[in-house]
Amino acid sequence: MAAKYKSDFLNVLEQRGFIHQISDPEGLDALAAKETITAYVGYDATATSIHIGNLITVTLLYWLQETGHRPISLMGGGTSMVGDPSFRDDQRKLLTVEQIATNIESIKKVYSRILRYGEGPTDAIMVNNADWLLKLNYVEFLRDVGRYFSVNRMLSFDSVKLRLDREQSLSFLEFNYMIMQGYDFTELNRRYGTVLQMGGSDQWGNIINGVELSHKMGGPQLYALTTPLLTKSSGEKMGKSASGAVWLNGELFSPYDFWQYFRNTEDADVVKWLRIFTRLSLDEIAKIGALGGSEINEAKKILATEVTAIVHGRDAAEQAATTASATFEAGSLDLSLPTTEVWKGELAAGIGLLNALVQAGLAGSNGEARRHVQSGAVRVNDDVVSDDRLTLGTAALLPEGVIKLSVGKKKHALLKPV
RNA sequence: GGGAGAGUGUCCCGAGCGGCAAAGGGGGCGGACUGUAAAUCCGCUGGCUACGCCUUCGUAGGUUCGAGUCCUACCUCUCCCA
Repeated sequence: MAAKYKSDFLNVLEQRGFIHQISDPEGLDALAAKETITAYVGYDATATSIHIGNLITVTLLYWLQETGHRPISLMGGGTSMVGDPSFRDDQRKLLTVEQIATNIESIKKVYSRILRYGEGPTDAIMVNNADWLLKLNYVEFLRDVGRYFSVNRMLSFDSVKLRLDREQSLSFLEFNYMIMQGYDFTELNRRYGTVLQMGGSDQWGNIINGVELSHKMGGPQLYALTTPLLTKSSGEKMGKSASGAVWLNGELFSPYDFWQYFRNTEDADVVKWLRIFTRLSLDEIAKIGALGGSEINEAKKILATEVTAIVHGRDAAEQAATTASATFEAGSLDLSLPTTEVWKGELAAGIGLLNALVQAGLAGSNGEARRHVQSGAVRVNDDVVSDDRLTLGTAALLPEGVIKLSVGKKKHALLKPV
């Protein structure tokens, strides 16, 4: 592939499909080719984990580091007190300081798996914008920073258009979010010489605000880079699964489910995802992508295993692959399927099938479980059952000492007496 | 402060003469077909100890045999006037 840029950094991003917009491509390219730059991505602390959408930008930081630059992962401890209104049609719930702190602790773990933190020139650093935002003095801040923001212009951003068009309230609190994010950028420049902020395409307006603020305050030239919004070829947004968001935290979303999520990638997206989410070389990806027809399933397995390895570790990835292979291909029992423990006395007395399905997390309520049974989706030990009043007793135990429950072709769980 | 409108099934959009568990979409889930894909077709999409019972239409009261629907107050939002 012909190199479009002078810097390794931008070339890698370009070739792997990470670039949506860059504020000044030539300027940034020249800088990155010449010296070690510091760039950052900001992350919300509104949940206990980050999700797949965030994984792209963490990967962005990974490639930044790989190509000889210094990444900063910014925790939004201060901005999460306000809540980003971008492209949202309602106000976020306000979080308490404690919740935010807990979330940050939980989120941190994921990053250290992907980025190399330390003190060296290209070691990643983690910062929390609460460190400077919470100390700000209101009037002082308005005079120093607020004066450079035009309300007319802020109202023209696409990110708030949704709210304004729907005639829904955009509180002053939220309106300040973009000012704070803009200020973050200049503050990170002052503290660490950060010259580049990256993020999803929805962050473009917010990032540009920082670039402009730096100008107006007489600061250095800053740059913005955004990644495309991830959508599946069929048009859906990526990152949602049956059970909600695809979290990177294994307690919220198991490695097995994570692997399955990527295993079920649509054909048309396989190569795109390989480039963005894995670290395989472009040559390897080209080879894998040449697989056609049902062989593309092999490509999906590689994709699933590689991404799972990055997020959950190689062992967990191999385990998930093995479990999947046994369950789906060999049709055999694999004891690493998600397992729910039941008290053996309870089993001896007999557990209702519907109840068991709910306990195993395969149905949200008895009613839903009943409907699944009635539509012929439920199997016990791989045999379809049609009686929703069936009772499971010790007789249903397989030689391995568990009962296998399935809803549909893809959802399996084990019931294990203890 | 004055005036006009809006809030519906806790995923979203959106109908709703006083008899409503509430039309119709989207999304999601399940089935068929496949390759754990897409597209297509079919079914399901409040809860329960289930021929019955319970909880739902911004909140709290009221009228009525009966209220999402009528009345009152309140909350939130939007627009116009001051």
